This record gives sequence, C-alpha cells and structure tokens, in this order.
Amino acid sequence: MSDTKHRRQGLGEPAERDLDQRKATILQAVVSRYIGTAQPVGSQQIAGAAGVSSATVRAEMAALEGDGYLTQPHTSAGRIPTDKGYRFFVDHLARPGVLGQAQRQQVSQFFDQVHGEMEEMLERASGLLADLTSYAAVVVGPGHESAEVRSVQLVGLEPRVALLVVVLADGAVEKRTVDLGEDTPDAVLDGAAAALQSQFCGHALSTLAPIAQTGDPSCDRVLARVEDVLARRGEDDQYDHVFVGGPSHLALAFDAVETVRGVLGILEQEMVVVNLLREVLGRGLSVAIGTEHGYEPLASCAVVVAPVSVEGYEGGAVGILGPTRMNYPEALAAATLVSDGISERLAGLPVVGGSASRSDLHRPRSGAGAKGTNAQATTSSRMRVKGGRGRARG
Amino acid sequence: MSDTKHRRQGLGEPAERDLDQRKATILQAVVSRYIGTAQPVGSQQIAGAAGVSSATVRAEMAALEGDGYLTQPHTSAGRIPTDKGYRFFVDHLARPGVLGQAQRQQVSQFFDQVHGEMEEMLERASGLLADLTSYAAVVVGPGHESAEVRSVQLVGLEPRVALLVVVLADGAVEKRTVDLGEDTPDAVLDGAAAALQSQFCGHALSTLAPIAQTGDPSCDRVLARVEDVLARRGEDDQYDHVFVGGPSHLALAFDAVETVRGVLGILEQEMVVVNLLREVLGRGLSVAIGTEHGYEPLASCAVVVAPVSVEGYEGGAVGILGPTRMNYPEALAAATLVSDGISERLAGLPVVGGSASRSDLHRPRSGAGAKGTNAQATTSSRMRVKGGRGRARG
DNA sequence: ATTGGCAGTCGGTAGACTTGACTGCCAGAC
DNA sequence: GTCTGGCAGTCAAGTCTACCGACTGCCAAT
Repeated sequence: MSDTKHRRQGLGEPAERDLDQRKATILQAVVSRYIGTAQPVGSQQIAGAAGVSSATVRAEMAALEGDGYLTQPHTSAGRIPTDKGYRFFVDHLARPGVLGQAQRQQVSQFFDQVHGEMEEMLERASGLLADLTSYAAVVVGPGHESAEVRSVQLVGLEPRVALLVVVLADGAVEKRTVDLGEDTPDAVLDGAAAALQSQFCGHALSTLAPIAQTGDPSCDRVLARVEDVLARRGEDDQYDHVFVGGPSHLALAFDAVETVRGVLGILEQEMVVVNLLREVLGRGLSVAIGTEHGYEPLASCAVVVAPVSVEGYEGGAVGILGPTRMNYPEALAAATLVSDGISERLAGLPVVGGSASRSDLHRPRSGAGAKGTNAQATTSSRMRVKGGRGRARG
Repeated sequence: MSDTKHRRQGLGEPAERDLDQRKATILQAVVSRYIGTAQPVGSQQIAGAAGVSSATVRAEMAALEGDGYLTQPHTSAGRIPTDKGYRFFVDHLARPGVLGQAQRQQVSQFFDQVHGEMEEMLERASGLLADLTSYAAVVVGPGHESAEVRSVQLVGLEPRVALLVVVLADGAVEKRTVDLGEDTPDAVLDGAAAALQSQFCGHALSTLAPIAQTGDPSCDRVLARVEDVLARRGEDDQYDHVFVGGPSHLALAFDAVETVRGVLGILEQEMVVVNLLREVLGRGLSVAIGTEHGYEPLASCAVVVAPVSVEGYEGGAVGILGPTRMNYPEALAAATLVSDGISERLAGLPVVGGSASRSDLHRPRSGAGAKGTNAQATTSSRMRVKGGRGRARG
C-alpha cells in the first residue's frame, strides 16, 4: 500500500493529481507547523500563508480530512496530519532539507577526525546522527558475508578448547570457541589451522560449506568440530553490528510515558531493529511512517533510513527513529550525509589516520565484482527468510 | 553484601545507637511502604504496625525529620525518606531480600542454558538482571589486563596496513589496525609476528612495555609501529565490555520526563557508567544512594553494585540503576545472584555447551597467583586515578 | 511517656463558569 | 461557481470556588 504511492511518483503522474494545488499547499502548511509546534493547526494560522480566507481553508481542510490526510483530535480543535498526510508530505511536498552550516561542519569534522576500528567509528557515528537530529539513531554496519578471508587460526585455550579466529579482508575478526571433545596437542591444531587457511583464504566466509578432509584422523576430527561451529554461525552474527545512538532523545519526543517505554523496549532488541531497517530498505522506502513498517509498538514512530554502500552494494544502513511528526527534510538530509560519510570512510578502511587510500587500488576488480553479486544474493535471501521464515539456511 | 553494614556492626556499636528501636521501626515502615506505593506515608498508616498511636508516630516522625531521615514534600503530607533515610534502611533495617521462586529459577535456568562467547553471555545477563528487577542493569566484564597472551598475529590487509590480532587465554581477542607507513611484504609481517609471539606469549598484555628489537631493520620498523599502537591502547579498551540492559524500565521509574532523559543520557556514556561502578565498588559500598556517588544527573537514582570475581580477584561488576526508592533487598539479592552466576560461569569459560570444567585444573597455580596480584595492582591504580578523592566514606 | 482530641495546613478533586480557538454552515459578494 | 465574512455551536483548557481528606503540630489528660 505504501509502496504503491511511492511507485506512483515514477509513473509520471503529477503529484497534484491526487491533491489540487491549494490542498497541497494547505497540507504542507499544516504538516510544517505541526512538526514545529506539536500543536493542532487551525485554519486561521495558515489563512494568511495560503492567500485565502480562513473559511476557505476550513473547507479545504474538511476535504483533506475526508480524504484521510488530516484528522482532528476533537471537534473544535485544529487539524493534525495523519500518517497518510505525512506520507504525502514526504513524497511530494517536502523540500529537500538542508542542514545548518554548523551541523554540516560537525559532520565533516567528525569524518575528518574519526579514526580507529570500524566498530568504534560506527558507534560514534550513531551518536553523531542522534546529536544532529535530536532523535534516536541506528547504524548497522555492513555484514562480513562477502569479505574475503585473510587468515584462519586455531589457538588452544585449554587442552580441549580452542579458539577459532578468522580475519577478514575488511579488518573484521570473527572468533568462535571450539569444543574439541578431547585433549588435543597444539601440533594437531596447527595442522588443522593450516588446512583451514588453505581452503578459506581468499574466499568469502559464507561461500564455504564443506571442509575437505585431510586424511589425518585427529586433524579431521578437529576440522569436523570447526565445521559444526561454522554451521551454527549466521543468525546471531548479523546483529553484532547494531549501534543505537541517543535513545534518550526519545524520552522527550513523546508525551505518553508508555510510548517511550515501548519504543525504548524495541530499541533494546537489536534483532528487531535490524529487521526493521532491512524491511524498510527492502521495500525501496527510505521513510516508513506510523504503521507502514508493520511493527505495532512503533506505530507512533517514523523511521528514516539511508543505505550504506560499500563498493557498490548495500551492506549496511543508517536509520533515524523519531515521532511521526519528525522533521523529515532535516532527518533525510542528516541520514544521507552520515550514510555517505560512512560509505566513504568504509571504502577507505582499514586505514589508520587521515589519508585514506581507496581500497580499490589494492583489490582486483573481479574480486569486487564477485563480492557484489554475492552480497546481493545474501541480502535478498535474508529478506525472504525474515518475512516468511522460508527455508532454513542452506 | 553491604560492606558498610558489616563494618559498622564490626565496630561493636549497636545499630540502634543512632536511632532507637522505635524510630528504626518507624523508619523501616516508612521506607518499605514508600518503596511499594511511591506515596508519602502518613502516621496513621503505620500506627498499627508500630503498636503505638498515630500521635506517637507523628512525634517520632518529627524527630526523624529533624535528624534528616525523612522529609515532607509539603506540609500536611506524609513523610518520604531522604537519601540518609534510605541509607540507614539499607545498612541496618533491610532484611536480606529473597527473590521469588520463579525468579530464582529464571536465573539458574539462564546460567544452565547460556552458552557461547563471553560477550554474548554478559549482554544477555544484563537483560536478565533488568528483567528480574524491572530497573536498568549494567554488566561490566572483567578486563583483560591480566590474561595471558596465547597468540599474536599480524595479518596484512592492504600493502601498507596490517591487523594486529592478539588472542588471550580467557578467549578474548583484541585487534588493532597498524598503519605500516610503507608497503610491507607478508614475510616481514610474519617475522615481526614471530618476534611478538615469542615475547608476548605467556605474559599479560599490560605487563609488556618495550618491544625488543630483532636486528632486521624492516622487521623492527614494523615492531615500532606495533609498539605505537599498543601504547595507545588502554583508556578506550576498558569500556569495551559494558552492557546495559533494560534502560526502557527507567521510563516508568521516574515521573519527571526530564529526569528520564537525563538518566538515559548518562547510561549512553559507557565511560561514565564504568567509572561510576568502579567508584562505588572501590569505596567498599555496594549501594550508592542519591548523591553518594557524586554524579549530579543521577541524584535521583540509586545504584546497587556487586562485584564479579574470577579466580579470586575482582574483574568486573554488575550494577542495578533505579530510582532511590528502589526495592533494595530485592535488588541486592538479584545483583548478588547474577554476579555469582557470572563469576561461576566465567571460571568455567571458555567452554562451549553445558559441562563446565573448572579452568583451575588446566592452569598452573602460580600463573593464577601472578594474575591475582597483577589484577589487584591494576584495579587499585584505576581507582586512584579515577576517584582522586581518597576515601570520603569510611 | 503516651495518648486522644482538636485546630490548622494544604493538596487534590469536583463543579460551575469563562475564555478562546476551533469548526460547520449559510447567505451574500465577486 | 467560487470565495468570503459572519454566526452559532462545540469543546478543551483555564479559573475560581468550595470542599473533602489526609496530614501535621500542639496540648491537655492519663
């Protein structure tokens, strides 16, 4: 339903077909004022701006209410926008937002100065985005499914426990404890590690299903354990990279304490947050208003999402979560700015300090291409899995 | 267990010296009722329970107010406890709390079923603790300063960028990007890694200051870079292991939205949270009420802290953050239960699955001893650095 | 020392009333 | 036809009053 409207824009129909010019102007005025003041907007307030009398505005407002764009909290109160009203505003009326000079500088300064590991950068970026907008922000890092394995290591921690450490080309490190079942000398671990190394290096972690046997029974036993462990990965790993910034802003964004409680509760569930962002992005929406995303507890929220793309494919997202009467233009501008910054930064990672050398220079084009398609597949299958609980992971 | 209580009692002074028996009873009744109802408590409400008339209670209440244990929101209202009142309650009046059967089972079930990496366990434990108490919970994992290094590795990511990966005996993996400055072949990296490995393995990461040179200039250049990177560690790393659970509970814990906003804002700053817990633990307090901890924005909060000890030294903590009128006995019981569970679990880590083998069996006693002293030193120096204000309470 | 009684204080609630900001409708002007 | 001004009606919110109820503090009696 919501996609429908979004699609319409592409069909070449003028935006004013659904709503004549004056209605659109009035709707825009109502939404703008309501976003600013959080108070119902009366006909007199916008009579001047619209260039017509309040009576005319009233008539138009009544029509808009009839069409579902506006509503009244009670008779004899002004109008407030419905979700549909916000939707129309975002799709057709909102002028591209511009951040203030100070804010833009804050962003560029952030990305100039930021350094260190990706996780830390993403975390701080979520804080930045929250600061910029005064709403809660969510940053999801790109998954590592498509990154090449650079190193595989098995480190013995205890006689029968080892740690599998995988280093990926993007600088990520995945670790997993492996219960070996019986005491295993380091030599065997080293042998197994060498076998793993030769099989995994240069490939994406997700493309490897079976581990080839070596012939050495004790070594193969270890490899089997490793395979078990790797098979169990997936699910949880996707949610390792969620960073929520500035949830405290939400305390002031809603008047009902219960709403605050509910929304914060949702934000605590990283899994839900990630799926929410993915769904919104997956529908080609960058804004989900009210119930458009289908999460009941967030019915009074709007979500603005911008993709983070690295090397052409989308691997992550930044999102802004606020009340439906959020400042959409500003939020969209902020989300875009930050997501662009992150994308750029990630393309330059992993480099410490300032001078970012494009990693393309170091990686074969073909490799990047393969990554791209792979990531696409992974992403869309994720979507499918999420929605219908379709096939178990193969 | 509140050390303060024990200390006071240890002095041989009866707890009733500060407050006679009846005042104590009345104070206890007021605190208990206020914790339950959040409403000011009048003299009649507790006249029956105290076995005296309301007039007598009033007189005693007036005395308690004069001594600073109670206060009135306004004339003609009942009394509510002051921070001092809560403090006396916690130290002398609170009966050791007992969690309900269901809750105890929830905890034991959690620790029976929990598996996987330490971080995940701690994170979920914070959620558990929040669920148990309906307040916000904080879990800080033990630092890795004292853990033996098991493996050091340098993985080339790009020609002039490598990733330093250090695996510790407790299963933790630290990674750090190293800007090599110039293109460096893998052979050199391997050589440097071997040198690092031989120097670091078996020692705690924190005990190593200078890295010995090898004689090979290109290798030493890499080592110098690594040393730089290691020198910059510290500070930030301590805050990697903070897990905040159930902050949404705070939305309902305070009536003023501004307070909620402020407290949530504090919780977002991991650094502050960690220092808060450390200070509270460092003072020998397990409960900090109101302004006792010195963080103004948390003046309307109380913090319950229990240490997480592994192999005898304290390496982490669990905390509960709630309003000053929190249920202290229950919170103390829950914090203790969960911290014990974590301690036990950590002693058994890193083991996947259920059967936890005490790691003592695998590690030399001497090593554990060295760890202990080392950790002590690190911990206390931390305290000194942070607090700066000797022992205010004691 | 304790108690019951009594006066005083003050927040909270309920009701009546007013105010103000709306809307909807309609008749008249353009 | 469309737009406008005017008018009546509606309703939330604010004000004022009165009153109730839950307190406390004080005091005299036990």
